[in-house]
Amino acid sequence: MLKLYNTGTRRKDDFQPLEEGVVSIYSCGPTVYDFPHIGNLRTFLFADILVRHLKRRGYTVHNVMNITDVDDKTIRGSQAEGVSLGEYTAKYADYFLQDLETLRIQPAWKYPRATEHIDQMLDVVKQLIEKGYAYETEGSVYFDISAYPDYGKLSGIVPEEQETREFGRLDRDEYERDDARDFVLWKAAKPGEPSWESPWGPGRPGWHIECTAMSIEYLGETVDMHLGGVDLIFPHHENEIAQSEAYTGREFVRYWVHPEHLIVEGEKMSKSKGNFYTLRELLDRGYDPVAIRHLLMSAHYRRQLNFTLEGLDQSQQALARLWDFADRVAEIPDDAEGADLADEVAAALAKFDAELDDDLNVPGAMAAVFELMRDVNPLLAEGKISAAGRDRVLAFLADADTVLGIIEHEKGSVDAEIEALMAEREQARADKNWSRADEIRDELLAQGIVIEDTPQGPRWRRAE
RNA sequence: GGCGGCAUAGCCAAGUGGCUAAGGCGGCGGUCUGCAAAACCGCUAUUCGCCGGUUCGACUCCGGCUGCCGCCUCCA
Repeated sequence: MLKLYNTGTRRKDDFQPLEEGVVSIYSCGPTVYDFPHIGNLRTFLFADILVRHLKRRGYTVHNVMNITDVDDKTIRGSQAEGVSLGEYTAKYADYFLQDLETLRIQPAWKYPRATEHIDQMLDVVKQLIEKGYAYETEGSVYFDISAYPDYGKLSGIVPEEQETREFGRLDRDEYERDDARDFVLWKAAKPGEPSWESPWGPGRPGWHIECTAMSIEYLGETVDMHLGGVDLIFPHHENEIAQSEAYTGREFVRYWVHPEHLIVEGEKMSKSKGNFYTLRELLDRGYDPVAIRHLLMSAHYRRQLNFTLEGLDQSQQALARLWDFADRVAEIPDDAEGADLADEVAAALAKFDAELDDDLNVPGAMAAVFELMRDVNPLLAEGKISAAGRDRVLAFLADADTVLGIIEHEKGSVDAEIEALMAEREQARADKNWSRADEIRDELLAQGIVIEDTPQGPRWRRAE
């Protein structure tokens, strides 16, 4: 049984889907106006882990992630580049999906775009007006917070008009609202902006309405889980609840799940501080995408994660050891005799499952894998593991990796020339011709191949 | 000003009202090796920001303090 921290109840709740065996998940996706940064990617990676865990538990998962392709930033960006909004957002949506693939994030069930669901949004807005929850002013439509008494139930934030005015953070002059706290459902077009026809004249959707419309369109009026970074709790998710529940009269989301942000070198990531990383930049610096995945999942999702370059090196090292372990286990021959490792693997599996079921404790689950490695290693070093034990360990690693996605790796192969050099070196060693053996080793190293002599013969691996 | 979170070894990071405070990286020592490398083994927090309180017992609960961070601006 999965226990999941629910922002809606502020505690860990047992998870039970509405429909037996099927889990519906809506994740707030990116606004496609730039390359995703690693902070964005952490959130999306968490969604991936959650979905993978549910699938491994036997659920059918319908996970939808929206792509916001119309807002101030996308409009500004497309105008700056002198291309159409559609052309501009298509490009960044592609970059986004590529980055997900690079990080081994499994594709969502659907990636709906806001601009492809204008009609559904207009329907919601129209009905909200009919039901008395929204009003039109000068071509824009606003949600009337005073008509929805539950406003603030998710975040605990109910803005006082007095306060917001004092802080001057709500721009009252930009649009005419009855109350500064009311939020926009439909924005009247400004000159030169992309717009769609509506009963209130040309305009474009407000930010929050797309999630309501698309969540209901693909997942129904009530969804099991709704994900998004903590910054979205207020106002985005609060507004989604208000407009959705006012529209349907039903509970919108059963479990609200909010991954924390990451910080970089102990500080908030920002372009001015120069600690703003994208996946591409890190790859250009030579880091392995799997190491980045590992680092991004190395802290519990509800804790801020401190992303550092040193941490990336640490992840790279940890993975190298894990991969080497998996390779050495796989090399155990079929006729090997010894331990079958049934108890060790069972213990690891039990811990792995328990940790993930406890609010997706990925660091704990990874520890289970490393603990098994420590149990198995001494036997492995002495060649005391049976073929059955080998298969059991490999099966566990493969099973664990359906959630973690960090163990599978390319072993690669070497060409005939290198094979020949290795054979020649073995002969030299047999002849105790150490200088020739070392010469060959240096030669191979120059080609990026590290030779390791083991009791079972020489092994090779690629140098970092 | 309002709401919320976090402070655990050199670094990253789990965790619990009392049984040895996970795991990773790094470091040190050792085994193996022709020498290496890798691997393996051992050691590496008598202590969990500080001060009080509750309790038979707190790192774990409560209060205060200090520090850091987030939201209250269409930021994941």
